[in-house]
Amino acid sequence: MPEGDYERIYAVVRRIPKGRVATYGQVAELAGLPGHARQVGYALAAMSESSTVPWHRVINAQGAVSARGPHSGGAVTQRIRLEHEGVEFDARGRVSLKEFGWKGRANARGAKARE
DNA sequence: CCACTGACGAGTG
DNA sequence: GCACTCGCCAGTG
Repeated sequence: MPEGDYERIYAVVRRIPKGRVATYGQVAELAGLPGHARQVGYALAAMSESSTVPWHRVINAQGAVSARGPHSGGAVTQRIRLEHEGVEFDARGRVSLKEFGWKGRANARGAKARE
C-alpha cells in the first residue's frame, strides 16, 4: 500500500506527550524525512478525522495552528483540544514553543522535563 | 511532461 | 517580531 511512509509520520505524532506540541519539521525529522515538513502536513491532512492520531498536537514552526480552509473550524477544534490538555495560547492564537515545545525544552514553568 | 496548489521551513531585511 | 523570497515534495488537471 502506498501509505507506508505515512504510517511513519503517524507513529511519530502518536508518541507526542500530552500537554506538548511538535512542529512539522520536528515530526518530519523524527519520521526520517528531514526537510520534508510539507509532506508531513500533507499526510496529516490526508488522514481521516476518526484516526486515533493526536494531529492537534502538530503545529508549524511559528507556534501557530494552520487552518485547513474548507473544514468546519478545524483550527478552532485544534486550539480547544490543546487548551484542554494544558497548552496555553496567546492573544494571537500562538503557543510558546519555549515552554510547550516537544524535546523537553527548558520548561520555564518549573515542571520537570520528561521524555 | 508541465503548471499550479498546498496543515511548511529557513534565510534575509 | 513581521513580511517577502526561495526551496522541498506530492497530488491533480
